[in-house]
Amino acid sequence: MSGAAAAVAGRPGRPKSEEKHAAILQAASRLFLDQGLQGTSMDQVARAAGVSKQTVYSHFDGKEDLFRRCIRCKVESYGFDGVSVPAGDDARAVLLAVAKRFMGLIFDPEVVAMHRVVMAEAAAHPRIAALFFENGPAATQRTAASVLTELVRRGLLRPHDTDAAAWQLLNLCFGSFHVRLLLHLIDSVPPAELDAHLKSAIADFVRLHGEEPPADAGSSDPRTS
Amino acid sequence: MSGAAAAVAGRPGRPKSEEKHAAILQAASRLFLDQGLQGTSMDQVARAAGVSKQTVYSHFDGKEDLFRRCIRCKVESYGFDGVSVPAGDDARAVLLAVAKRFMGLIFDPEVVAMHRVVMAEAAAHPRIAALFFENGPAATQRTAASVLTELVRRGLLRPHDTDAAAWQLLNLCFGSFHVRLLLHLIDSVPPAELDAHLKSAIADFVRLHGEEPPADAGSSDPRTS
DNA sequence: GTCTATAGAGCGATAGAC
DNA sequence: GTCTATCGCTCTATAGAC
Repeated sequence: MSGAAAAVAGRPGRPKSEEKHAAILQAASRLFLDQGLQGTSMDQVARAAGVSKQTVYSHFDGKEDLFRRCIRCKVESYGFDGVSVPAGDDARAVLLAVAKRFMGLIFDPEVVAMHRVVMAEAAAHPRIAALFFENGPAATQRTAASVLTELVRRGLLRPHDTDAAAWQLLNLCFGSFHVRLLLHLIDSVPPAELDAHLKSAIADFVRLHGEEPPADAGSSDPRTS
Repeated sequence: MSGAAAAVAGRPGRPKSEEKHAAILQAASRLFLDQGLQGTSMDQVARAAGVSKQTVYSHFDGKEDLFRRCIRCKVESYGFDGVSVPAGDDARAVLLAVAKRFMGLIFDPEVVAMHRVVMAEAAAHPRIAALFFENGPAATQRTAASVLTELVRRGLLRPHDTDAAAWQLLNLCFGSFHVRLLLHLIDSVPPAELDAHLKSAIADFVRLHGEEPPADAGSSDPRTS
């Protein structure tokens, strides 16, 4: 405990505070995501982190600095970038697996809360909004586009515009879930409901951009897979 | 409601408050939409409306009441409900006209700002969030669904689930514009860009739900533009 | 380095003069 | 009904004891 086990080597500055630094960051992140920037006071942060207010100010330059570092930390912790593309020659199966992973991230309560908070502070903190967009929605879109490119390589898809198709894929997967989550009308998406919707959305997407003409006779009950 | 209704001309006495009521509502709406609920003070509202703070409190029960009435007033002023369905037997043309009207509303800076503010306060004011959803996104979806129903009646479309297709249509029209507007990364959508995107989105939608069988499309590629 | 105590400013809401 | 002046309260940020 007293030892600076987590201290960075060659950093003689403060060998004692690393764990309090993390505690403050974690407590502040939760409070900011729950109550917003203006709805959270530094007293609350200090109390929730189990330290005094002055300790908070010794670790961070102020409320905005703390907020910015919280968002940056959270954004970088999520795995929006990079997703393993499953093998196989079934475009629907591959896209469904990828879509489930994407929506699992985007519909995660913490990510939804961050979306909400960043939007609320976007006018006052445009750099944070840009940071969130680049590492969040834009990173998701880039990853989706890379998945589509891989499926093109396998000869399973033929989209005219890969980037546009990636946005379209994500939007098709949103349904009415995202807006209702953002407005706090629902707290989570029922897995069965999400599953059914994603199957339908993926089927539509493949019908639009698939290489092969739809061979299935029964047009649409996707629960048969 | 004491003397508000008596503000009609021809009534002597003291019917002086109706225009100040409106001035407060208008000034507060603008401030709330620009800065959020917590970012706006009652002093700012009073100063912007050209009245004293006590006058604000004599017209409204408090800050939250003022906020609620601002949102309600704005929400009801927008024409999310009801849209005239153009005549004709071209599903693309009808849907494009309708989509332009929808996106013109949803992408309007004031509506985007309201979206942002309501999301930010959704946790603390769930009734406001529900009100906004019902008169905003849900009303838009219902109207879209009624348009689709009309097109089904004309034999131009055959969606399996009209409600789901309505959400899908709106999501297809969003592209990446909505999230970028909400995050303040762009202030408006270039009309030419929006036009091109909507044409593509509508074409895709009709390809998914159009009456014409996609199996016969082998001879004539439906991808025209 | 961390705590308690406090300064200085701004907030929502109210009281009393006219 | 409207204005000026003010009350408590909470906020961010800081100063001094250990």
